[in-house]
Amino acid sequence: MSAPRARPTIRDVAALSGTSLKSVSRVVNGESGVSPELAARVQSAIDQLGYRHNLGASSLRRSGQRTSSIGVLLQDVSNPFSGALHRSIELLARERGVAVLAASVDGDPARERLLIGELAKRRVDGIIVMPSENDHSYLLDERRVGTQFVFVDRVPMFLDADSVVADNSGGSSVGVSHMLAGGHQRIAYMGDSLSISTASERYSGYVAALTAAGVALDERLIVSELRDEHSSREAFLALLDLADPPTAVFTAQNIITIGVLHALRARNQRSRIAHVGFDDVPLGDLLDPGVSVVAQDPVLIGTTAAARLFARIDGDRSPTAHVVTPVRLVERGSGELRFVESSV
Amino acid sequence: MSAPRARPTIRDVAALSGTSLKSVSRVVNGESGVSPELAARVQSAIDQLGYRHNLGASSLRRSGQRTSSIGVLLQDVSNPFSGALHRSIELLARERGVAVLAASVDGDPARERLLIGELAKRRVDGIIVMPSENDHSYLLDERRVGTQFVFVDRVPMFLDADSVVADNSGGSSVGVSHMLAGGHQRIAYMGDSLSISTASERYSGYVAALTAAGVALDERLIVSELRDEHSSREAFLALLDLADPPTAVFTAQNIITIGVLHALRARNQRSRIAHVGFDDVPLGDLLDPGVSVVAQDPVLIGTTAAARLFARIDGDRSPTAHVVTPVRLVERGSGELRFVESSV
DNA sequence: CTGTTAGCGCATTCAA
DNA sequence: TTGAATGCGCTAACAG
Repeated sequence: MSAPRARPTIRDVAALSGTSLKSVSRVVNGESGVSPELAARVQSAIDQLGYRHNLGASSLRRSGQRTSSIGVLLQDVSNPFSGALHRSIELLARERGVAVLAASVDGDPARERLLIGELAKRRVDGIIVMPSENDHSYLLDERRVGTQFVFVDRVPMFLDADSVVADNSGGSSVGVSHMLAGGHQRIAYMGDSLSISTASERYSGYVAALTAAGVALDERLIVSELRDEHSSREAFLALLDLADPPTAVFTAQNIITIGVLHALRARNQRSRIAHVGFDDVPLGDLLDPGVSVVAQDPVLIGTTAAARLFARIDGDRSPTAHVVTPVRLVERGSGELRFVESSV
Repeated sequence: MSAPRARPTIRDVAALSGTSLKSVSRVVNGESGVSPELAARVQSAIDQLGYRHNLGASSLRRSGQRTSSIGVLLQDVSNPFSGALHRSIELLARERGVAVLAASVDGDPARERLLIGELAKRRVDGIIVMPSENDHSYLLDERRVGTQFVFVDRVPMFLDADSVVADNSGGSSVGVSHMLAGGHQRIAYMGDSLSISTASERYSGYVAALTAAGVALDERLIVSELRDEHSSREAFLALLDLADPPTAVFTAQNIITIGVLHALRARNQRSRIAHVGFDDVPLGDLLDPGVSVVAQDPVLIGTTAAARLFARIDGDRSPTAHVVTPVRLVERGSGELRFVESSV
């Protein structure tokens, strides 16, 4: 195995093609004002040497110092929702030749700050963040210095920045109302920490639907602070053991939905207890009954956020926009199970 | 909204703390040989100015020119297998303060080359690639110049480089033998293009199992070149319409597995036709019957590949290693359906 | 249309 | 322990 040779530089290309640095630079950057013959000579030297434009050096010198890279901070790159979001952001980035630095925050505010720091050290042009932190004023310095931010899934706190979030309260309300219309009164709520804006909005949609229907809240049927599949499964098993268990359940997030599905299945109650989840679950249509959900549109969210970010990077200084994307109720069976006396 | 001020540089920090560039550089890089007092003064200036070390400029000047970033080329960042792989690579990268540039190749060889180019322009230290191209000799130039490569899921072609792939042929053989043991003889094979090394290995595992059991191949039950969920669904529906349809099916990849699940469900044959898939599917345990699979371990694959890559980046020049990771048969019901005369 | 000079932000080399 | 000069690979601003 041969020792790594030095990478050819723009100098080497200039020497081989018998011209100056600047002309090579012009060719590499596709600038006008180079004769076709020279351009061809330069190009052939580039091919011959296997020269690759060094974007790091380029952006260092270039005024404005764009790096043609952005950061994307997700909850977890392996979560389906995060993955779909990532994918749609990548699509727009690709069109612009922008690279995407992706990382998982895992619900940890300290990680979020640390990762923002890593991205700042790499001088990304902008960051799309699905936040965990509840105070984003720490981003003020980065913003002042020209880094653009767009928030997805959750709105920023103590920072005036663009955001793209689904219609959480409206969607939850629709999902819960759907089960109320099926005759259910005892509808459980299973969600994550209410300190997360998204979660609290979903909870308020639940409350609004019950209130509108004149159904009193039962604290025993409301569980929040769920963090994973396991805790959600255990918590719902406990609800099933109540003297007067719920006849329906609304799960406020996909991981929680999966936990509850396992609990229902373990107790063989999937076709007895109505269930609507917020956020789609993979293969939800193949289960029996199918899993009814209030589906977000991660592709729309990602596309909108990316478009917003690139507009900002391009100099758009219009007022902060908070986009709310629509959700839709997907009826697959579990949410359409009607209340029957015997199930009490 | 104030105009973006210039980012503070190491100069500004030096000026504010009343010292030289070099001392600030030492503090920023955690080098020894700075008096505690000076270090403290520098640190306070850094905090006050909101200074961020510029890794781009740093790696330009530094000998060796590491950028502390790697590229990861996946089939599709929103695919669960790719996501899990990405996640485990990120974990090791994080420990080293290395950023991950992720992108989707979508099975397109031209895209693969293009993305490799984008990564090269950004001078990543190494690249983990789940390839689509069938000829990797085009990477020779990049390698000669110091960029390290590790292949995952599929082995490199015409390039001597490390790889980490699952036991494709062995795993398929186990999955198919499992159904043979259940009395099945007419076992269909549904897979993607045989030009993909992974796919052809899985196919040969299928052939080996049938051969070992003395069962003749039936060309009509073998479908390859499947590219997505829809084509796989349609193709299997066609098999079900044969005069003598299969009594069992082996699906060689997760997307194909999902397509076949839809076909089986549409014909209400899920509890009649035995089914084993290669690669796990989300919620496979919640279906009825559960989906039996030969599961890969994406976390092990990702971790192994990342460890290998970082070792190479750190200078390991030991011979090329081709790691084969074990798979395991997960029995959930569909693969355990036995052959019964009446189903013919 | 082409080339020269200067310097982006930083780390290296060497001197104090 | 500290600091001054030099240049990484490239592009802006200017000349020719």
